[in-house]
This record gives sequence, C-alpha cells and structure tokens, in this order.
Amino acid sequence: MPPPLFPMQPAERLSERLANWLMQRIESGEWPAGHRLPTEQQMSHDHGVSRTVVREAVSRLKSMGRLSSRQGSGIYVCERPQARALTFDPAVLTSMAAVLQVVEVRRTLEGEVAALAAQRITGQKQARIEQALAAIDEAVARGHDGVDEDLAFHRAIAHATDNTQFERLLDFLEQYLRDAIQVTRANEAMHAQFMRQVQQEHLAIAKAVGSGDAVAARRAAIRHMVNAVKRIERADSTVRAALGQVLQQAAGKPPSSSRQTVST
Amino acid sequence: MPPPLFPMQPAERLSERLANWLMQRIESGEWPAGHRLPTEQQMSHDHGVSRTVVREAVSRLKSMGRLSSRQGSGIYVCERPQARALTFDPAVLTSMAAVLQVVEVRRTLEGEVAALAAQRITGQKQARIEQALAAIDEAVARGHDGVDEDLAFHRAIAHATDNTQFERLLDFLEQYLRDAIQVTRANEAMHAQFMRQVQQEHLAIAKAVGSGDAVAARRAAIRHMVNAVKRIERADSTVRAALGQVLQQAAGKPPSSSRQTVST
DNA sequence: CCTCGGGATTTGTATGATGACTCTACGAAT
DNA sequence: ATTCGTAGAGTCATCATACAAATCCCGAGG
Repeated sequence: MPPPLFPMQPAERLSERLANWLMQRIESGEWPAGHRLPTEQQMSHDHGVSRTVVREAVSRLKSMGRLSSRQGSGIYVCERPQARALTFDPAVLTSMAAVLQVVEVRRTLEGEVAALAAQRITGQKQARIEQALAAIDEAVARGHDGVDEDLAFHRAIAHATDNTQFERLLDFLEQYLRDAIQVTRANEAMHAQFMRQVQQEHLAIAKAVGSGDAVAARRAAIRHMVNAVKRIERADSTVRAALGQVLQQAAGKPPSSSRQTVST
Repeated sequence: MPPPLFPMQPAERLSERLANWLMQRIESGEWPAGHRLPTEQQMSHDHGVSRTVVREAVSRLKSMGRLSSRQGSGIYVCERPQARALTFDPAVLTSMAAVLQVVEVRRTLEGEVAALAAQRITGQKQARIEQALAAIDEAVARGHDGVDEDLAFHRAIAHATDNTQFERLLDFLEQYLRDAIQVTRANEAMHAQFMRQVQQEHLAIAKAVGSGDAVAARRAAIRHMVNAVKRIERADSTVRAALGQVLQQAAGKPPSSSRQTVST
C-alpha cells in the first residue's frame, strides 16, 4: 500500500527526542567541540531509555557529522561541525512564483559569472564552451530536448571563472529549475522559434566570453536570463497548468527518464 | 583523552556498508519512490547481519530524508528526496584564496540584491534597514565588533528584495565569511579608519536603496564589496597569518564568544 | 625515563522478547 | 450493497542481555 499523502504526525520517537536533546547540548555550547559524551550506558540510565534508543539517537547525529564515536573510547562532539548546508524550502518546487524567485537568483549570478569568465578565459576553456554549445545542437538534432546539454553549457562558463564556488552554486540551483525548464520547452508551438532564439543568445554569450569582453558578456547573459523569464511567463495557461502539476508531483524519479523538448 | 587529530579510518562499520548498499538501490532507481523495502527481519537475514545493524542503517537514511518508516507498516522510499543540499568544500575554510572566492560570490550577489531591493523598497523595510544601520554604531559604541550587526544589515537589504532565496543564500555564505571578517576587523591599526569608511559605505547603500535608485544601489553595494576585498588584501602579513591560523583551526566554537574588532 | 601487558571500560554486534501500530479480511448492522 | 467493527497476522519501536572488538588506564619491569 502506498504511504499516505498526508500522514498523521506519528508521536515523536524516543530516539528522535533524545537526538534533539543531544543536539541542544551541542548547539548551546554546553558540550564544546571535542567533549566526550557520557557513555551509552550512562545516558540510557539518565534518560530512562534502552541503549538501543541511545544508539539510534547518536547514530543520527553521527550521520549529520556532529558526533563521532570510537569503539572502546567513547562518543565525541565533532571538531569542525561542517557548515550548515543550504537548502531551499521544498515549497520552492511547488509554486510558479517560487520558481521565478529561483530564476531571479540565477539571473543575478549568470551576468557576473559571464563577465568574470570573459576576464579569465583561456583557449582551453573557450574550447570547452564551444564544445558544449555544439552539444546542444547535436542533442536537439537527435531528438532530445537538450536540457542537460544546455545546463552543461552554463556550467562550462561558470568553470571558466576559475572560481569553483560558482560552479557548485549553479549546479545547486539547477535541481530546482530543471523541471521548469523542461516543461517550458515542451511547449511545442513555440518550439522551433524558441530553439533558434535560445541558441542565438547562447552564441552571443559564448562569443563575448571568448573575446574577453566582460561588459558584453554580462549584457548577453542578462539578456538571456530576462528572455528566459519571458519565455516562462509567456507560456500559455495550459503549459503553466502543466508546470504546476509537474512541480507538485515532482518526485524522486529515476535520473534516467525519456525527455521531450527544449530550452533555458 | 582527546580524540586523535588524524584518527585511523576504522574499518567501515557494518551499518555503514548496509546504508550504502541501500542508498545505491534507491539512487539506481531499482527501488523507486514509494517502494516498500523488505522487512527488517528479511534484510537482516539476507545480509547476514543482526537487526540492530539493519535498524541503524535505515535510521541513517531516514535522517537523510531518503527513507521513512511507519510502525506496523514498513519502510518506504521517500517520495520527494529533498534536493541535494549545497555545501562548500571544507577546504574553503582553510585557505585565503578560497575565502576570496567566496567573497567574490558574495560580491556578485550583493550588487544585484541592492538593486532589486531599491526597486521593491517599502517604508517598513526601509525602517528595518536604518534600524540595522544604527545597531552597528550602537554595538561598536558598546565595544563590540559589530560583525553580527553588520551581517544583519546586509540581511535586511536582502529581505527587502521580497525574494526569500536571497536571504537564505547570503545567510549561507555568512558562515564561511564570519571568521575572515572578524580577523580582518581585528587589525587594530586600521580600526578607526576602517569603521568610518565602512559605515559610510553602508550609509550610501541604505540611502540609494531607500530612494529607490537601483543603479546607485548596485554601484554602492559593489563599491562596498570591492573595498572589502581591498581591506582583506591590504591587511598586513601578520594579520593574514593570523587569519590563516584562525581559518585552519576554525572549529565548532560555542556561538557565544568574546569578539574583537571591525568590518565588512 | 620508556616499553610492554593485562585488566577495566566502552562501543559494535547479535539475539530474543514484548508492546504499539498497521493492514487485511471477514462478518454484522444499517 | 454499503458501512462499520473487530479479530488476527504482520511489522516497526523499544527493551534487556550477552558477547566481541577496540581502546584506555596503570603498574611492572627494563
């Protein structure tokens, strides 16, 4: 039987409560980095739960990188609690407005990324960009939608900035935009025209970056993004409805899935 | 005894191996979203381990949001594997060059954020920005370094964009920059001059945003960021060395710690 | 001072039992 | 025919106990 869509919140498990309690000790600084926790036995006694519960709670914090245990020694608070990770509210995936917010973030990045790439371009990176550009045409010619290749093109530009963080950041944003892009491209009526325009915009970016013209690169990238938003917004209501639906049920689909149509 | 600095990798625990095995089933699509896993007993039998191990492995994936178990029913693959989180390589915290990379990312954002804020400013948001500005002076007057207040100022501007994602993104970047900012400010020789200049730059941003002048806001923000980089780079070698050290041992220190000096 | 053991401590794993919860099926009442 | 209640089997959550493996502590001996 399928899991319920709106499951009643099951009573908080003991291990969960204990994990939260432990987390609080760590966050409050009461247990500083390197501090050794009481033994499992001690904690199970203190909180009146079994060792199983203690172990599950600790296990959770271990997988979060906050605790680390060593057999025969004890359980310790990690030295370098890895920085809090960035995640967007899942709601970002379920509403049109939120998708546009993410697009906006991306827009601000792409412009500067293109400018920086233009300033730091080299022959090798330029070749990679052009190769990515060609890959889009190839994919489309083969009947694919070219979404992956499109994103790879933008990643290639980010790579040219010599700043790994840009690549990682854009890669992160992609996962929120991929579905939106695919559905937008699926608007067959606009397909042919879209592809021409999109590829033309891509070409402009690549050219500006390749010639080292930062100003032109920024302008081309921003224009590309602005037009992308227009394409999303101009998509007629049927497509928007489809987008809404897809976003809502956008679920963990196997990475490989037949895809349909076109562009950023 | 303190945990060793370079602990030998303990042989991979059974629960860890099983967790990886399970994860692979999920990632490969062999177990699609909503699929029910074999029972704990079945899995413990299949893999020749105890139920304890199975439970710990499942517990890990549960805390990662990939599995969800319902008492009396079974263990299921989650529908919407929450998007991959963004984290920068921990090395980002340990090298001067990497810190500058993050600063560069922030720079590209702040400019556009300021421009958008100017376009969407309201009285209420403007008040909040000015309040944050005043808080910096207050903190400095009280002998604090004002780093928290400084960051709050920038967050207030991000808030004015009406785009939550910007706020979250800057908030995320902060944790990589906080240490760098603090050490830079600790350069006492430059302290007085720094503070004046920094606060003047802040004022320029606030003013431009408040008046709705997007172009001026962008320019002011970019200028602020460029100068911030200069301040970091101009810091004499002793400070840079100190920064390197702090970054290297930057560990999970209790959030509350006496702080020292200066500015973004 | 250092090295080497051995016992005590602590986490990792195994096993069995019990309670709580869920699902299915069957049958009674409407 | 549909709805509802209930019994029963299946499953996870928790408990208790035991042993294995790794580590720590401390003292004997050099």
